[in-house]
Amino acid sequence: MRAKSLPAVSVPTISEVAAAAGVSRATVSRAFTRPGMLNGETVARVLEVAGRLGYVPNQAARGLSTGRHGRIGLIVPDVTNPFFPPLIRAAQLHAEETDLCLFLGNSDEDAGREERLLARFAGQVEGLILVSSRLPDERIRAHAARQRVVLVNRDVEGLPRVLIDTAAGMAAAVSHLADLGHREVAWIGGPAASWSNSQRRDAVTAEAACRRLRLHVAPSARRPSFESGLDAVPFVLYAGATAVIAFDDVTAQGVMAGLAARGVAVPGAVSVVGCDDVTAVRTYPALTTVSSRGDEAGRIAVELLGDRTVPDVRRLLGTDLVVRATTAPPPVQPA
Amino acid sequence: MRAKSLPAVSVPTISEVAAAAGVSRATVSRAFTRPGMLNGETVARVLEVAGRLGYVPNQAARGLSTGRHGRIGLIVPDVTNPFFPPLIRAAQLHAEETDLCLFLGNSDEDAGREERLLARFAGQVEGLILVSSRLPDERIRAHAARQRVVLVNRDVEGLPRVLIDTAAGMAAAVSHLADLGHREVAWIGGPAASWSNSQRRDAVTAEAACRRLRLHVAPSARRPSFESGLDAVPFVLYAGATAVIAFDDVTAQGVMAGLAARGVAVPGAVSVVGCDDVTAVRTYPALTTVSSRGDEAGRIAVELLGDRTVPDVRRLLGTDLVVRATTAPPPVQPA
DNA sequence: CTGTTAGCGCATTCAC
DNA sequence: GTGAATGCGCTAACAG
Repeated sequence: MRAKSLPAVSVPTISEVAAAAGVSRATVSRAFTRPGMLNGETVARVLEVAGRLGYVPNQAARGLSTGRHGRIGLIVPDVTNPFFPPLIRAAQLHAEETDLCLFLGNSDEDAGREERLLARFAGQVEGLILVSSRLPDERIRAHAARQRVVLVNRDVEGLPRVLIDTAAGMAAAVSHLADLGHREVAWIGGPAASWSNSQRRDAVTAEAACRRLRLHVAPSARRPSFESGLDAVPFVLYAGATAVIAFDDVTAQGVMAGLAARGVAVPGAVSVVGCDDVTAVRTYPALTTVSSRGDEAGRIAVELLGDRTVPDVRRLLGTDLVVRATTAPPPVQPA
Repeated sequence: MRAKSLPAVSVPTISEVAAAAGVSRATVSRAFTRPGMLNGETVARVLEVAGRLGYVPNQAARGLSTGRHGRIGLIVPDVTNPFFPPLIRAAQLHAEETDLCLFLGNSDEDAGREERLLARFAGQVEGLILVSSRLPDERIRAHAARQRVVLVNRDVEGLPRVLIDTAAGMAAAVSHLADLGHREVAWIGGPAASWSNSQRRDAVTAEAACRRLRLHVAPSARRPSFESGLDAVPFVLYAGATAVIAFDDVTAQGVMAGLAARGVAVPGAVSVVGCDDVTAVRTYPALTTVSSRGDEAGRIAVELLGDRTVPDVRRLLGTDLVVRATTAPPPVQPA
């Protein structure tokens, strides 16, 4: 065969450039990879000819020879969940600075699909970033045994991972509500398989107990969404909670909309707290939330992927409570 | 050299599998690419050995030989703009179905950065999808001359492109407002270099003239954002507009927040219309907007990229007005 | 059905 | 400082 099945456009190879420039292929190669090794004039001439011909080194071929091609993969559960885009953006930007190309995978919150993406990327990438993976620990370990894997928001011992520690922020949120005088607080959780969810739930539960608040735990939804927040509103009202803490901002927005639709004032009658600070400034009233630093996590993950010297790091990113306009004292101050 | 600079993990090659299975390398290759060509038992045995060794075909090498590697690139101005994630998600999902791997690029609304991404992807991909490109036509043409390019929301003659025709929806929005009795309408635009923006602006202008509405055009912002909507509110109020049409939903959200902060009721005092329908259902009141079908555009773009037979298609995706709760008659009905 | 041979485009030893 | 030869891992002709 040889012929590209469907040559989009004739792409010159190193040989053609060499011929046109009157040098050997090795010289062309060096002009690109180690110009210092060549006569300045030669380099200039080769580069000129290459530019004129529109020559671009074939990364695949180069990679075959060097063993590195600079491609990495990033898999997220759902690109359309506003938590991920800032992380993706930061990862892509930093990848570019490091001369890396970034494959994006969307698992759609589905473990099977995540496995398939992993399989597709295998042998295509030098490393993989798994964000909020829905896979069981053993599967993650299995994949990590075959290739460099960095985890985000997933705490598997022995693997490099960057964790956004929302526990502190969530605890602060509970504390903030307690200070405001709330005694009845509702918790609207996220996906059960999520590390973030269990971490947040535990923090909220612990702090609530500590501050002697009554915590009403809403039945957990399969995936965090505006709808799951909306659906939880009857539960909140029925429970008589004067404040609700939601798994994330999107869920919190749903709660706010549901409350507004029923004429329940926020924060007059019910206070609302979100998490992630991705959509919070855009709501009205502006949502009190927990900062989340997804962008930082994305950047660090790419960094970690490149640094093979550290096999097992556990980077914890702290978070803070960002008080805005959806939290206030409850309607009737308890004794 | 040969040795991978930093062997993540020893990856077996086709030769090792062949040796272990007691067959030739070609047989191993066939077991993966054209199993029907081989004896069933042989295939089973090879696959078994391969699986045990953890063999994964090296795509780079395969691509070098076949001339196709199945990598495509997708460049967007800003992943964090909620219009793009659904498009990206659909593109990724469809790419996966077609056995393609998708590189993601984020130009950050910057032409220079977009050029750099293009350069990086060159020679790495079989085709490129440029979404809402910020590049001048001639640059796009130049790139299209070197590799297969599909455009989304950019109308360059001679290139395959899929366009979300929001003009119809925007015109319908103006008409809807006119029917409601509005006479003074404000338009808050988006980025000047954007095809979508000029298209929407023209549609709004034309329909406003047709329905004899006074159109107040706000000074255009560099990029569409919550802030640009927020900032436009004084202009809207000063102009005495009873309705505003924003470039997109995010901008509209900013307008709604700015209005709410000033105690101006929506839609009681001022009606608001957005565009894209990406964040609109999540607002309160739910935003009247123009549907946008970004997901469809993403899927079609990947399709078009694969179908090299059609060099110049112009797929127009229609849009509709989605009336929700932010539009109502103006406070005082004009004569 | 399966093994043999050759070459994809490039980076890299060696020689010169 | 530069050219010739070799092999990266794989697939596709061509035999058998």
